[in-house]
Parts: sequence; C-alpha cells; structure tokens
Amino acid sequence: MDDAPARARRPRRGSGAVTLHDVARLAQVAPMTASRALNTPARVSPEVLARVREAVKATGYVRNHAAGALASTRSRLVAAVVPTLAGPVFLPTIQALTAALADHGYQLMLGQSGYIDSREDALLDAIIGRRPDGIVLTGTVHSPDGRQRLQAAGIPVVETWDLSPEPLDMLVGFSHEAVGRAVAQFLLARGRRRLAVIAGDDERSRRRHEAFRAAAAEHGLAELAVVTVPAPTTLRSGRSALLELLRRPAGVDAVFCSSDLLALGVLTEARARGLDVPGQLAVVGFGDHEFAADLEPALTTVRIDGGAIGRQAARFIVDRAEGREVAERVVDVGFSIVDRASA
Amino acid sequence: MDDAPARARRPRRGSGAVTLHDVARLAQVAPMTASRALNTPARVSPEVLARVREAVKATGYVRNHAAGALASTRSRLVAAVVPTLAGPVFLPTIQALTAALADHGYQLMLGQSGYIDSREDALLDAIIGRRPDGIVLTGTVHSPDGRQRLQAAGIPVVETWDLSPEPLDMLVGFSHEAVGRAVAQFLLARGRRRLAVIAGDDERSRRRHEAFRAAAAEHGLAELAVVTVPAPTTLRSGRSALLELLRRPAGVDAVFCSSDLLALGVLTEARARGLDVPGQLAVVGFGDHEFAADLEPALTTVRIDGGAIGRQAARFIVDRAEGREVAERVVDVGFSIVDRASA
DNA sequence: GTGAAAGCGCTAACAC
DNA sequence: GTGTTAGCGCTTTCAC
Repeated sequence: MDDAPARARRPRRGSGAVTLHDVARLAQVAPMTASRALNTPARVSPEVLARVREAVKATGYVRNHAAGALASTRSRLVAAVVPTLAGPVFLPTIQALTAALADHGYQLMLGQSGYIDSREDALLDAIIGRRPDGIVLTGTVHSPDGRQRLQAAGIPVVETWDLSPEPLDMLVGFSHEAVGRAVAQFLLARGRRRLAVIAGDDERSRRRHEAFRAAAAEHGLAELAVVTVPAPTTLRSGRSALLELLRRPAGVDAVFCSSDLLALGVLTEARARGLDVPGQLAVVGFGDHEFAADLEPALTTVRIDGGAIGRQAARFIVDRAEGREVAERVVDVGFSIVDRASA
Repeated sequence: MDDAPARARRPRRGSGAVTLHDVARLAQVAPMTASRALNTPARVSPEVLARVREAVKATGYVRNHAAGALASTRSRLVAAVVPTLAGPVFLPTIQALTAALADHGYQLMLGQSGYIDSREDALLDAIIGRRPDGIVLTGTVHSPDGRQRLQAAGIPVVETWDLSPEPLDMLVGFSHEAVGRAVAQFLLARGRRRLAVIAGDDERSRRRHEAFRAAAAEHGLAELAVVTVPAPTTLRSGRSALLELLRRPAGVDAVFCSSDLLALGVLTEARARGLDVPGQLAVVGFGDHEFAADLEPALTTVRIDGGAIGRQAARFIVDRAEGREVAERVVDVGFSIVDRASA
C-alpha cells in the first residue's frame, strides 16, 4: 500500500537497507520526529522516544551517516595525515586521537602522505573531498598549493609535533630547537666534549641537531660529528652510523640519536665492539619509546607525550566542530629528558 | 540572473563551497556532463572535457564525496579494525592496506576495537553507519551480535591474520597451528629438549603455542614451560618472563616468544644474566619485525608478510566494490622460519 | 513537542 | 555524446 506500485515504474535504487523512514513508519511518527529521537532525545516525549527506540531495534536500523553529513554539512569524520606509519613515532598520537574522537562519535580517516609531494596533494584532495570536520597533520604540508587548498576548504586544521611560527590554524607540539639545546646542555654538564649526532634526514630532526650544534658551539665546541640516515630510522642505520662515527679520527664520547630505535642500534653495535656505554660513550635517544626503560643499559632519552598530543588535537577539532571557539590555538606540550643509565 | 532571488526567500544552507553545478555552469554544460567528465572522461568529447577541466581549475572545485556516496551507494571508504595500534604487529598490514586502497581512490577509516566487547559493538555500528565499501578485520569480531550485524549490513568483509574455519566472508591469513608445529620441529631438530613458550594472552598466540605443545608431545616431550604475558606484548614482559622461566627447576634450553619484542626482552635479560644465546638458550621470535635481523645475536623468527596481507585485503575489497566476483575467497599467505643466529 | 516541505550535492536511469 | 528527471536518506527551516 506504500511504494510497491512506484517500484514497478522505476527500478529500485538505493541500498535497500532500512531507512529512518521505515523506522518512523513503524513507530507511527514523522521521519523528522524519529530523527530527533535519535539525535536530541531530550526534545521528544518519552512515549515517542520509546516507540522509536523499539522500532530501531525491531528493524535493525543503522543510521546512514553519509546522508546525514550531506544534509547537515557535518561529517563527524576527522582526517589524520602521517608521513608514514612505518616509524613508531606517531603511533601513540594516532592511537590516542582515534580513541578520543571515538568517544565523541567521530571516526578517523587515515592518510599516508609518503615523501612525494605530488602524492601529498592528491591525498589532500581526496581528504577534502570527504568534507571531514577536521584535519590533523603530523608532519608538515610542504607544497604552497596544498597549504592554500587546505585554507580554502575552511576545514579546521591541527598541526602537531611541532611549534611552527606560522600555524595554518591550530597547533599542538613542542619546540625541536629547545630539545636540541637541552640535550646539548645535558651532555655538556656531564663532561662530554666530543659530541655527535645521528639524525634522520627529516626537517624536524635537522632542526633539533642544528640547535644542538649551536648550543655546543656556545660552549666552545667547534666540531660536531654528524651522520645523517634516511627516514624512517631503523636499528640497522643506528648500527652502521655508529660504525661510521667510530672511524672518525677525533673520536666520540656522546651521541644524540634522533629516535630510540636508532639509539638501540647504537647500543647494539657498541656492545658488539666491546664499547662501554655509558663509560666510553653516552647515548641519548628521542621519543621515550615503550622499550627504552628496559634496555640494557636503560636508555636516556627525550620523552614526548604523543598521547597528549593526540588528545589535545581531538579536543581542538571537536570543540570547533561543536561550534565552540577555541581561545588558545597553540599548545606546547613540552618534553623532558629521562635520565637513565645510558648517559 | 539564476538563483539570487530564490536566495532571498530562504536563507542559504549548505557549505557555501563550489559545487559541480557551478563548474557545469562555467563550462556551459549540464551538471551530469560535468560529472561524467570527472568520473568517466572517456565518455565525453575532448572539447567538453577540456572546458570542464578548466572550469574545475578556475573554481578550485573539490568533489563532495558524501553526496556522491549517497547517490551512488558507493562510499569509496574502507574501514579497518585493529584490536589496538599499540603492538607493531598490524602496522605493515595497515600501511600496505592504506597505500593500496589510495591507489584505487579509496580511503581508509581506522577503528580500534580495544579489548572490550561492548566497545567493539559500538565501533561496528559507527562503521556500518558510514556505509563503507568494505571492512577489513585484523583480529576477530567476538560477539555473535556483532557478527550478525556485519552480515546483515551486506558489506564485504575481509578477516585477516588468521585462517578461521568459518570465515564471515573473505579471508587472508595463515595457520597459527602450522606455525606452532613448525617452530617445535625446528627446535627439536636442533636438539633442544627443554622447550618453553612465552605467549601473549590473545587467542592466536594461544593457538600457536597449543600446536607447539602438541608437536612437542608427539616427540615425547611431556613438559612444556609456559609463561603467559598480557597483550600487547612488550620488551619488559619478555625480560620478566625469562626470569620466571629461569626459576623453574627443570631448566630451559629454548624459548618460543609470541612476538619479536618479547624475544628482544629475552635476549636483553639473557645478556644481563650472562646467559649465552644460542649456546645455553635458543630464542625464536614471531613477526620478523624490521629490527630482528640486526639484533645481537640476530633473531631467528617466524616471518609473516604483513604487507602482503594488506595488499591482498585491498584487492579483495576493490574487486568486490567494482563488481568483480572474487573466485577464491580464502588466501593463505603462509609463513617461513628465518633461521638466524639466536637459535 | 511534532510535522510538512524543501533541499544538501551528486549520480542512475532514461531519453534524445 | 549530452541533457532531463528523479531521487539517494537525511536534516534544516518554519509552521503549528
């Protein structure tokens, strides 16, 4: 008695799934009322609410978010872009972000920008096309065109893991320069003089070791041994980097590695060559990866609270999406040097 | 001269962004033609194609996938569910999956099911609500209700990292039982007799070590020392598990760990106590994590090609989404024991 | 508190 | 090859 005759005229499209209309009909209310019962239960009478809920159960209805997103221009989808998932660095952030968003009914879309700029732009377009309620960037958008498109899209953006001077929009991170300086001072204070750096060839670790170098120079140390390894960093490159360092005639008594994995490589290679850590060589990592505390010797490293970054990013996005203007758009989560046995 | 007067009557809704209509108007074609120019360029005349492309550039148009999804009932969104991102086990799979899907214009949605069943069901609903073109499960859906809803939704499902006897739909994995047997035989063939297992307390590693135990029993070994550690496994729990093993009076000359991280913990603790590996203790890991080859001693482990699992899962989903029926719904990617120094 | 009407931006189906 | 029409399933707006 409903749309059966209409169906004869036109072939059925759509998914064939239960719709809100079906629920509404069963509950004997208007579709709009059913919608309200699900979204703002407080604005609906208890009896109607009960009937609708029953109908939902009876039909096995699951809302179609795509339709809702189209009508309301709120997708409750948040995109996260990482350079790559390979390094473990961003994992805690992504994990916390996913969880925090889920708590508010938001879902995470993941994109890997890789190291090719053209892919990054394509990814950005794919993301914007989905009209997410927010975009979380771990890593930077390189192309000016990409940055421009992001701004034009009017989607809230959170940049993370950095404290760039000109944020696109919102920002949660820490100062890589401050890390570099702090580690240099830490090592200097312990009497180390022949400093070295093993750094991934990415922008941020470059900035850390530049600051490290500058701080060392201020203390009268001219020479800094630097080995650059390709990102993402691995245990293997840590091993071979130490080998390279040891070949240098000047010698080395402290290494600052741009990741804990690299540091583990250094530890491994040092042991293989009978080099005493920290006696002959102090080793400092970066990230305070879960395994750092339990290494032999326990790894001195720079602790970054990746989870906090993810949670703050989620807060930023959700606040914006719910229409709350965020007062402070930049959050510095800081860092700390965890002083363990290796240095 | 177009809809300006209409706008006066009703307040403007929508996002205010450039729509396909705007592009079509500028290119002087019907919206449908503009749509075709973007989706099936081959079915449009070269001149029209050029005009549309120009209009896209001029306006900075980015398609609204949500609208497209609603109209076409194809979201080009694929959901992936992992128990947690914490362990590094599924990373290569997720990474390969994300990349392979992106190559075909699909985007990944990530969900963490955690270890709570109610959260899993909520997650499933959130996912189904987005009407993804496919769902990739790493780990199992536990609740019968959840499995039921998944099937009812009619969304292609790929279960991974396992070879369950009753797949929901499609499957790509390997046999955990076969792994357990193979490792037991490997160790037995090398003359090890006092076998031990350090296993995460998840379903699969339980099945690996059950098979391991059975194979050992077949060879006349009655006793098997087992230490169970909470998932996700860590280096620390590897260290303390070895400690516990060493306390047993029977002694141990070989350990099969349910992850490489656990094995690294065992290696670390063994060294701290002056225990020779592989002389006094053979150590076998699981996963062939990137660092395994470069440990000291290099870790003998079970290699699983996580990337291949991800790529095959992507192939399954994309094939289905494009309407190609997949002939073989189950793919066994197998495994291999990488024979290195630690055993 | 509830309902009717009018789209959100796109594409399937059918003509021409 | 191109255009017209009619929705996809939901929510906004406005009236009651």
